[in-house]
Amino acid sequence: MHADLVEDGPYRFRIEPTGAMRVPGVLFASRELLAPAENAIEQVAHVAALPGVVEASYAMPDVHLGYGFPIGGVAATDPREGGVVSPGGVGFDISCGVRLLAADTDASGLAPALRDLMDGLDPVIPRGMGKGAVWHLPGRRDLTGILTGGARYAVEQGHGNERDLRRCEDAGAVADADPGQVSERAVERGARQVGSLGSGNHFLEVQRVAEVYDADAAGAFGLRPGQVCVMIHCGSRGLGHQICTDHVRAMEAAMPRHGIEVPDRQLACAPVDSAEGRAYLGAMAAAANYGRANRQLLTEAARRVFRRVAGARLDLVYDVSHNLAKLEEHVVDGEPRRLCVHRKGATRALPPGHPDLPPDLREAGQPVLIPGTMGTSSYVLTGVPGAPAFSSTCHGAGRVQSRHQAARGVGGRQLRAALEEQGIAVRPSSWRGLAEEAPDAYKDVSAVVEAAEGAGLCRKVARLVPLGVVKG
DNA sequence: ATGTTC
Repeated sequence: MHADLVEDGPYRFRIEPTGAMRVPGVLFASRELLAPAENAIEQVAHVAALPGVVEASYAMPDVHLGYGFPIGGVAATDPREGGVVSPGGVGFDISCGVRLLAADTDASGLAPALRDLMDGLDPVIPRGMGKGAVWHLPGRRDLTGILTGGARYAVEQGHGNERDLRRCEDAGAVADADPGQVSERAVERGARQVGSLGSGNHFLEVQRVAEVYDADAAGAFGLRPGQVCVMIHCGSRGLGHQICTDHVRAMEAAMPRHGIEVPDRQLACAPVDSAEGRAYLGAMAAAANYGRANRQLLTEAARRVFRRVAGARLDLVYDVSHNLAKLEEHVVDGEPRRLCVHRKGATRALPPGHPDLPPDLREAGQPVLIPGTMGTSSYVLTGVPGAPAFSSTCHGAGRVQSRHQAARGVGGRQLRAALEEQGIAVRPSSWRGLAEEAPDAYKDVSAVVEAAEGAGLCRKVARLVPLGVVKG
């Protein structure tokens, strides 16, 4: 256990400010969940040193080592006090996130068609490193609609419906995207990948609602026990990666000019109200829209297969990002302030009654979608009133082994056989990629969710189990 | 996460 960590409540630890830290560190977790994340705890303290940071540098129960910021980190800065935005606080996969679709059929009814369904999804869900996409776009002009319009643009082009957009964070498009801040190289990489899962922990899973903890909230979300669901986990692909690379470089060069020093060069940042800060936020918003359009197009690909093979419909439950910085209003020390909230491997979790929720979700709160490790449960949570960390919670299981370590363990073929033995159909894109996602490489997602709920960050609504996984 | 080290 980290020497400077003090237990401060249920599932709550604190690091008192020392050295360059401007605020404390606050970690929501059990000792067991923090034990494999020693190096990430150091990163929580580093983030607390950022100019303009307010309240605390927070860590969610799935915290682990990331680029500069920990994955599972939440930090807000006040632009009026020189607060910065840092690409490392969002991550390379800008707006990586999850969407959940609910089918109008139960698992028992779908069982005879499951194999055909998986075989139908296999060839139409592009995935793996660099390979294939639902849309192919020649270049910048064609990408502009996606970069500014996100899922809304995809729907306008005939890929989805208006109801989908009401069930997306920000109604499917982040405002203030600036395609002019997206480099030619980022556009080139992005143009070939619109509508693709990518690799790593990204997937499309066919799931069954195994358990409902809150029937009222589940009902509002359109979920019931036994129901079939589809969960899509993907991000902004090479476009987001290139944008992060470009803007980290620009901010590194500009930091001396802004008189900013940080404990780790991976925390490269610039004031929100500076040319570099605005440039990054404009490009980041464009990548966020790309990520949402990506998930919208994969939704349509899945819908076509479900209709054809099973005669089933898929309705959007919600689409939410796990990697984003947003300008939001929060009350700090009794004062409403406009803050730049970084969530990296963390989920916004709006409480019941929040004005940004669509009317049909307002009573229940925002659906929070938590993908589990391959072959294990995923969760649907919801926000709670008065939650700490700027209404944020966990985002997934959280790695404990590097990809390299994981690949030295169980082989991909062996892993697939074990999952098929459990009745889970697996359609991988590579054996190596599958091995890197072995469940042993992750924390127990149920323990993460228990800690998040126990710390008062969110409430459990439902647990989903996999029937079949299309693996990135 | 990522044309898995421009």
